[in-house]
Amino acid sequence: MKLYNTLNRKVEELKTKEEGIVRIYTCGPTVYHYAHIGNIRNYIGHDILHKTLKYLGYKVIRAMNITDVGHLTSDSDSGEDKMEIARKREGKSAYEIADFYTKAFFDDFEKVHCLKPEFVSPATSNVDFYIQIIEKLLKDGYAYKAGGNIYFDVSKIADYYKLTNHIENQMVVGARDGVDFDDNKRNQVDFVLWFTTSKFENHEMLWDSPWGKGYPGWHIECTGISIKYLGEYLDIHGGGVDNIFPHHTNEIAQSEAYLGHSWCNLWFHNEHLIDESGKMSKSKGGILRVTTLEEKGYNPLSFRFMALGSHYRKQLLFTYDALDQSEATLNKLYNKIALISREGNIEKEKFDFYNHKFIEALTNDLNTANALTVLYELLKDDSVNGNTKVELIRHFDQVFSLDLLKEEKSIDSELEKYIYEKITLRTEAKKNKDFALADSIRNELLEKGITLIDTREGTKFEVNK
RNA sequence: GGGGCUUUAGCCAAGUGGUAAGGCGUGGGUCUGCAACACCCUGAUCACCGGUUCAAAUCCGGUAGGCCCCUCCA
Repeated sequence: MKLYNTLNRKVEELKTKEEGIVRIYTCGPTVYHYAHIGNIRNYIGHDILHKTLKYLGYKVIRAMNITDVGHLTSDSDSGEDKMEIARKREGKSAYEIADFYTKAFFDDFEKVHCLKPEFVSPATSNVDFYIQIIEKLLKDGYAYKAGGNIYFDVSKIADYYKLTNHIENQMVVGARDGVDFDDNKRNQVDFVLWFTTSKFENHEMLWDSPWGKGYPGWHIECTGISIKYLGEYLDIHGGGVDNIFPHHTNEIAQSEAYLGHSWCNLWFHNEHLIDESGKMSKSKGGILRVTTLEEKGYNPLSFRFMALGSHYRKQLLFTYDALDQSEATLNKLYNKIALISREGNIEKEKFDFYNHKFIEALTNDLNTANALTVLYELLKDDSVNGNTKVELIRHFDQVFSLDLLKEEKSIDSELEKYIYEKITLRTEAKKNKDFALADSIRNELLEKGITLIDTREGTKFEVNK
């Protein structure tokens, strides 16, 4: 399995700490609002990674956080907390908000057939452990207390910028609006591990700590959850490219300082989905969800298909034109697959040949576009019998997860019998040139969600979603 | 100001030194009671300029455009 590693900017062979087991950490959603389709694209990328590794026979153990503690817009005393903003906006408690959007997230997540990681943990459920980590960092001199907060001292880490190649003295403090100079910091690149006594009125989420009532900084949760569920060594850690700095950079610093050894070998980053105005973002408003697409009449899997047609490390421009095209292509694919006649014994050599090509595409840094091309080649290949094709498609779909064999969804035998009776009646009507009757039968079935397809070998049917 | 990614036909997109996969769409055709489906045919000297090489979309340098990051973000 070859994957691009942000640490050295090369595609390299995946090496796992433990033979046959891959431990993956996925940076999860922030649940102060809905996840947009750009967020979801990122999770589709992780899902393909997860399923490809499983397909190759690895045991995959994956963990993901749910960020239900609001991140501040700034490390200094100004700035607002996202969770608090949502609270005010919606008049609910912070916990209710987190709960609501967590459910909405997984709703969308599952609509595009993403597999839930083995461990999903809300940031707020591990605060004791973060405190434990921070205490050790303080004790070992990696952290300091100032102005009521606990900061991580970046100068203690020799290769702090190894993930980004940033040059410290060329960096701009407050490059972004709402980020201010914080004079509690020894160095402006230091980051907060723990905030004490809320700066905001009625801050709801507070925990006791040795430094007073407060709440964790936003980098510590991933370190804590990862170590808690996946242990001291991580094989792959991933997220969106925007997390490379500062989030992942800070995670490496605090994790390795805490553990006393190197932590994660491979950093996996997904590029953004963009629209005509640039990166999709929650703060811009007008959040486009998978559910929104569904309400507009799209199959959510068309969005997944669109993501698979591109590469996870390439920006993808979202337009409704592109989505329409994806949906049309996917429907064509469904049709072609539905028309495969179930004949012959599985031909092992052919199976292995195509399976090998499929694996070759995916193990080459998850080249899903080429993996799809293998599927097209297979469909066109007349030398492969129907059952072999179907068996291969069933295998491919373990990774694609596009419901490629949706007609195999069991329909009860009574319904099947009924459909065949209707087809026989219609064939008879067509023979007698009673096309009005034939059409009415076709429409009757269509209303029940059954589409008839006339082929040279006779009439077949398909159960619509 | 600094760091990084990116630019292939109308659209999506593969390609990592040997002479441009695949898909969608378009146009034409086969099939068909009709429709849909399916099937066949149909398109680019790879942003631009220069260099290295017998050979470059692929390597090097430069120019231009797009995007991300520099403590909210997938």
